[in-house]
Amino acid sequence: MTRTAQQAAVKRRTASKEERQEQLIQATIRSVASRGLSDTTMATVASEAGLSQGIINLHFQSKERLLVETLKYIADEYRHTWKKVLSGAGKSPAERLEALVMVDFRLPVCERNKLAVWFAFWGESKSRPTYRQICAERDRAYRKEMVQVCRDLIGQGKYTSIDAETVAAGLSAMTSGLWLDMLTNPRSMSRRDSREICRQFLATTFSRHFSSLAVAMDGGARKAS
Amino acid sequence: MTRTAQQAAVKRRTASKEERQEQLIQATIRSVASRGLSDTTMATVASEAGLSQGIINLHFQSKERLLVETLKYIADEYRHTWKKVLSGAGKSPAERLEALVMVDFRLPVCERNKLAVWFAFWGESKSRPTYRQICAERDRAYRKEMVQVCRDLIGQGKYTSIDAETVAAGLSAMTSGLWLDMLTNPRSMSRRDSREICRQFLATTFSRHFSSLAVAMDGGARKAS
DNA sequence: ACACCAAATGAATGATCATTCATTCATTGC
DNA sequence: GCAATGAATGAATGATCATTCATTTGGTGT
Repeated sequence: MTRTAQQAAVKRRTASKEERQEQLIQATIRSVASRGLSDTTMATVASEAGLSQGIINLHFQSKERLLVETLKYIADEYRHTWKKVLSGAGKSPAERLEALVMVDFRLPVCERNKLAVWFAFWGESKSRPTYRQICAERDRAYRKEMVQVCRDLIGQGKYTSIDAETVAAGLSAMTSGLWLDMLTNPRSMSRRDSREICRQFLATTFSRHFSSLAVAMDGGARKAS
Repeated sequence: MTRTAQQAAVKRRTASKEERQEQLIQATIRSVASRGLSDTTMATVASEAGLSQGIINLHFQSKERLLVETLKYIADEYRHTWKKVLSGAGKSPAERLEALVMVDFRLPVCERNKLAVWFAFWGESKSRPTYRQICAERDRAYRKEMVQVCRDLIGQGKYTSIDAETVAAGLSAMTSGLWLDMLTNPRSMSRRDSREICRQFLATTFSRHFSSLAVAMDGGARKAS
């Protein structure tokens, strides 16, 4: 529940404004994940946070602002995670590309609750320019980095008949799609499976940089754990 | 709007029960696409259909049933489309695989309104077993077919170090991810682009069956049309 | 023409929800 | 200790919404 860790500091009025806002955002993530966006109310969020009815309007003025801040929160978390991972990765394009892709399957980025929140907002994004913009911004930055790394790798490995834009688009589409599988069918798609599927893509596309000897998946239908 | 086509037959009380139900489902798709699931009300759907308030309860008993029937409707459309395409496709595994993949980027399956509806339901699926089950069923059948076709192709082409389950999982994840791009950023991802990205995947994975000479994408940033 | 009936209507109802705000409460500076 | 401050509460309010049902409407069979 993650709550115990905060509980002490958060107890009553000792929490700073920012701590309280983060507490409410975490409660929103839990509520959206467990009830869906359309059954998430001010009451469910407040109760999830262990606070009172009026608290959200006090800190966020409106429900809509709370939701937008929640989306920004997970978008920022995503951005910070891949930037940090990338800065800690090696110098070779291959290492950097693999690190960048694997970010999508690490905690806390791909906790199932977070996936549920992403999809909840994507599901409303066609009719909500604000949501769409935040999502688009996240993608733009990530994609730009990935295209650059792919370009380096293609140059280094002299891969012909491969275009960096196309590979990056395909790869990042694949990771989003694997998120969907993990969300809707967690029994048949794990983070480990997802990583393996992406590695296979890398091995096939950049055969001189990635070995396909990686731990083979256990083939047939996986049993429910 | 699609409405003009039906308008004549649908005018007042001449429509059969099934026609009226389909009319309401179409109205639901439009409402969910243009307002999102959380702003779709009985009133918006009825008004979109040009009918009165009470009409939905008359035909579907409840809002929840209307939504479930709407999801089943697009899931059925999807299933029927790929089955029909597959039955019209050639006999070679390569032809069949390409046909199967390209289904995802054909109308009416990938109209933007339909994509919005899929994502709206996926967004709620973690908290709604009914939705999740309908979606899982759709995937299961499609994936099973794709795995079989991949298996045939791998056998025929003697591709080593490729596993049918892995390729199928990656490929179908990629198509879902491209749907997301088309939904959230239609300016930078078209159906044509998507097809090209998938063909590139096929060409790289099954190099002895798919040529990568296909129309190259025009590289850099595409302008908004 | 007439009567009958199912389809459709839309006003009424009650439930749910976001938001407000007067009050309570804990902390901080003196 | 004692205000003063502002964070937090929760009951009250008004708006929105799904659902109901008495009434109307139009098509069908006679």
